Amino acid sequence: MRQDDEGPVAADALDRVTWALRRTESAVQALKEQRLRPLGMAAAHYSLLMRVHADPGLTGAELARRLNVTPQAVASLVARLEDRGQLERRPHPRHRHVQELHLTDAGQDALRVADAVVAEIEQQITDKLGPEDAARLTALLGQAADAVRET
Amino acid sequence: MRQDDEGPVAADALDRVTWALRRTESAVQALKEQRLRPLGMAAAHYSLLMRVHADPGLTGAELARRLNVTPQAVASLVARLEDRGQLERRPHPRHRHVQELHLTDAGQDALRVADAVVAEIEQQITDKLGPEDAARLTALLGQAADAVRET
DNA sequence: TGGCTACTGTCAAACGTTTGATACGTGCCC
DNA sequence: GGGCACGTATCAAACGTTTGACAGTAGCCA
Repeated sequence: MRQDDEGPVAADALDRVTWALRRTESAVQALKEQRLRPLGMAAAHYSLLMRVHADPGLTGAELARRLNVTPQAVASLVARLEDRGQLERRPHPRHRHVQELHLTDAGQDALRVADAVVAEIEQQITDKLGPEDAARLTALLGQAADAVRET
Repeated sequence: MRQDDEGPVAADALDRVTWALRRTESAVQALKEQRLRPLGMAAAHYSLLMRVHADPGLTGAELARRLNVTPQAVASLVARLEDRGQLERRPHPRHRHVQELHLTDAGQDALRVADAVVAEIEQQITDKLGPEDAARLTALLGQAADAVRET
């Protein structure tokens, strides 16, 4: 009988899906940061602006949930983006002290420029994999995310 | 002629591979943190221990490069793990003030317990996708990482 | 041998995020 | 209508990381 039955610290742990996921995401994020920095925009800013662009009128708390960060982190980013004139906080029609988030025209412009950079990275991956494998990768990632959330 | 020719902020930006990658990685990391916390170990600690387990004798700087973090972050984690008696810093045979990193027996045990949790999450994903799709996902992630690094 | 270069490790400070706690406004149920 | 629960927003403090700068050591070449 082997004595590692309880778990030999899996020698193939570095071949796992979760490990590959971590490495790839890390590489993509690093490249994104690197190319976004010259434009004066952090990756977190881009993600937030894109989210607000997709769902205008979001509240800070709701935005925090969708980005998987805390409301305080969102508030910090929003304050900065508002100072730059890229984001706007409007009073909510029903709730008085709730603020709706909307992109300004300047925010739209900044997002368009930043998105070109991200789209280029996306293209880089799509070129390497081909259209069908890229679509398959996206689908598989979606299934993996579902598997994790179904806990 | 449409005026968005320069880029309409891609309405399908949320269907991108990079976006799916971000969401999935975030979900996996969140679950990992959640299940590792009761064991008194952060995800960053697990990653570091697993790396040292795979390549014993690594230096802090080399470890930092492989984990995509700064040497200072590694030094901070190493100090804590050393205090817990899970990690050991031995003098490098050739370079005098260079420290080699090795797991202690206690470190091995802690890693084994933590790895069981991570392996369970891996299994959760593999069960959902099936063996062949899981392998395909890993392969596609590897190709995507290569595409990004080939810049 | 002397000096240059590259790599490693550590210190100090700034930044961003999380954690914890508090106050305000709304909607629901008794 | 009064009271309770939920969601939102904000403040203060602790934590972890990055950025920037510095000292020590080994390898290389003139």
